[in-house]
Amino acid sequence: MTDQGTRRPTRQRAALADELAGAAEFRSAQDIHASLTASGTRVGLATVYRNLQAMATDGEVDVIRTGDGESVYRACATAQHHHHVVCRVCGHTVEVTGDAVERWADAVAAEHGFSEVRHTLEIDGLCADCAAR
Amino acid sequence: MTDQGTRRPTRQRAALADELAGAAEFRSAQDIHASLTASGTRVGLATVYRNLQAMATDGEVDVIRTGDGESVYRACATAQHHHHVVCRVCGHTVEVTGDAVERWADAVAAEHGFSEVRHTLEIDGLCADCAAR
DNA sequence: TCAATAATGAGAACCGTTGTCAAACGGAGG
DNA sequence: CCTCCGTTTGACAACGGTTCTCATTATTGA
Repeated sequence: MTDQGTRRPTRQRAALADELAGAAEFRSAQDIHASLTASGTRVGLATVYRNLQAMATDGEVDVIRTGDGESVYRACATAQHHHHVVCRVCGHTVEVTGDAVERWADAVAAEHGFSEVRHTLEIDGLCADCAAR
Repeated sequence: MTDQGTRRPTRQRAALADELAGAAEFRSAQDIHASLTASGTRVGLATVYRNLQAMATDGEVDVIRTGDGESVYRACATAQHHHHVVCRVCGHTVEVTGDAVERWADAVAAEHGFSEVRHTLEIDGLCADCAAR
């Protein structure tokens, strides 16, 4: 399993984990900090950023960059490698896996002499609800 | 073909196009501005940003976001939809197309009720030269 | 309980990018 | 060729998300 290193449990980290557990969409650090503060939990913005990063490198949360360069976080359901389909309107997200794609990426890269290949793939569209207006 | 709208040809825009035509890797606006300045071409940074954006929306250049949220630009060889395999060390880039992936993305999204699907896919690794140190 | 050390918080600093607005420029008409 | 008008430019301020600083607070092992 993912190694948390020597991280100490703190009130702030717990609140952050709770907040993430309750949301199904990707949210920005600022957004999370705001709702934490709104719900009466005193936490510093820097702390939110720090913990979010730590959780991300430990694989506890997924991070993706929005079009305008903002990082958004989400507690992922599975620890295994997967991708996301995000609704452009409401943010509703579903996780998908596709071995075929992973293999294709590796193959096409290898074909051009590349090794140690990684990739990022994000899919977005209109979810059924939002498409129905 | 791509519509350039009512854009006027200017010395700055031409220099920018030249600079891009000469580079095979993705470069940041600041980087491009620096080398333009270094080579004696007086151009404002804001102008570089503005033109880069305009060229991007006109499909004249490709833009991707680096891991640290910086936008990097590159004159693309083909106007058609494609993806990139970028070397993490030297930035060497090759363009690849893969109908299978496009179809997979659309299919998996549709499967979950999504419509008007779009996607972003970037692949990175070590090119042959850099792998050989 | 105590000392050692990691985590926190408030605010400053950073840095890429965008906005502002007066001056310079390009082009169509005269 | 000259003028007028809308476009583009450039210097610099402003922005916004993220990171850094460092003194203070909390946690842990002894």
